[in-house]
Amino acid sequence: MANEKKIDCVILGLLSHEELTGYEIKKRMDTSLKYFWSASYGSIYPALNDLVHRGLATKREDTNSKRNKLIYTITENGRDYLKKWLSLPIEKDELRYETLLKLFFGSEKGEQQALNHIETFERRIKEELPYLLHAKTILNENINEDNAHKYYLLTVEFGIKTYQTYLEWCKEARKLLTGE
Amino acid sequence: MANEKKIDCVILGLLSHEELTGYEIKKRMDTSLKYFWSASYGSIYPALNDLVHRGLATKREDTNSKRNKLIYTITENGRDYLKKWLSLPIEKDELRYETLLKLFFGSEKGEQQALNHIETFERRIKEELPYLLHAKTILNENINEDNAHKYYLLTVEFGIKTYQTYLEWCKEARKLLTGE
DNA sequence: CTTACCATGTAAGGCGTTACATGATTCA
DNA sequence: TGAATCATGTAACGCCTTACATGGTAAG
Repeated sequence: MANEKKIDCVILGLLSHEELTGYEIKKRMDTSLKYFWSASYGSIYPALNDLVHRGLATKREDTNSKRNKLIYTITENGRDYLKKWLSLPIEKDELRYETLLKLFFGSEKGEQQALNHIETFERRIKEELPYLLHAKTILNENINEDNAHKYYLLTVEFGIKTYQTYLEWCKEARKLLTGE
Repeated sequence: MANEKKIDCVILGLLSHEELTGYEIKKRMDTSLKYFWSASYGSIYPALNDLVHRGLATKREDTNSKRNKLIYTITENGRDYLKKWLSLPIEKDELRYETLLKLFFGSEKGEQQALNHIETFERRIKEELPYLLHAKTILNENINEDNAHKYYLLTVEFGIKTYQTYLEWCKEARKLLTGE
């Protein structure tokens, strides 16, 4: 019963709120979750079929839509499975910061190269931050409408705080490199 | 020439400062690099042999030691390869925060579960932070001895700042959950 | 003398991405 | 009518971890 695959848990987590198609699941990943998790179609669609085979979700065709939509619904077993996973202690948080890796070895190529990488990093963070701030506003406006909003806000707040810290670090890093 | 494997680049990066054995490389990963990168023996040893076959490193036995050490040295080609990789734009920084994933879906199990996960997260960060602070002290003391220290400091500073922010977030998160 | 650590490696398997393949629908 | 987006999936392949396998040395 152990060894829960993360992709299964993410999908069940999303399905625990609402019925979704594979395509919609991917969209949720690319917007709400992308700050701390990601997945591709190549892992989502096979996982969905697998969940159905294991009785953790059901699949049905959407008869209302003109499109060939396949709508997935979580089952009671699926909900139990999700809850069990949520109760297990967190194993590990994994980071793979290519930016920090290149900076760590930065002395080999020198200051200008490092400054370039910091700038790229800064630009990307500055591009993303507004979306997080917007999400915070929206969630605060509807915080009492849905109990889940409180939990979403937790992760958004995490993103905002860390992103702001990243931006501060960028300034300091530049100082340190150019000789404060 | 493209598609540089990260494991090769990390190893070459470490070898660019000093000759190392596979075992020592693993140790560097588990101390200096573990805050933003990781690798296992199962990827390190095969990668080392591969680097030798490609002429990016050389291997020799350590005759001074009583142990069966195999010492790896970066070649000029290896150094060029590393420099080239360092010059390429950063593709992506990847995070997989199991903690945030479980919090995002936290409403399914409720407040107490979420608080537990936050506490575990906080404890781990508090355990790690002293090592980063210590590293900063050491690096600042010897900042002029080695040009590379400045670059190491950059990444240590990143770690310290983000870890401190994580701890602040933990407080806020608790408030938000227990109803500030 | 035994525990902890040094030291190197392989094999199996898991997990995931990328690229491909296909086609419908909506909107300008 | 053409581009963008909706929508589902597979196949090949890459990369990595886990677990296994083996043995030497240092220190108490």
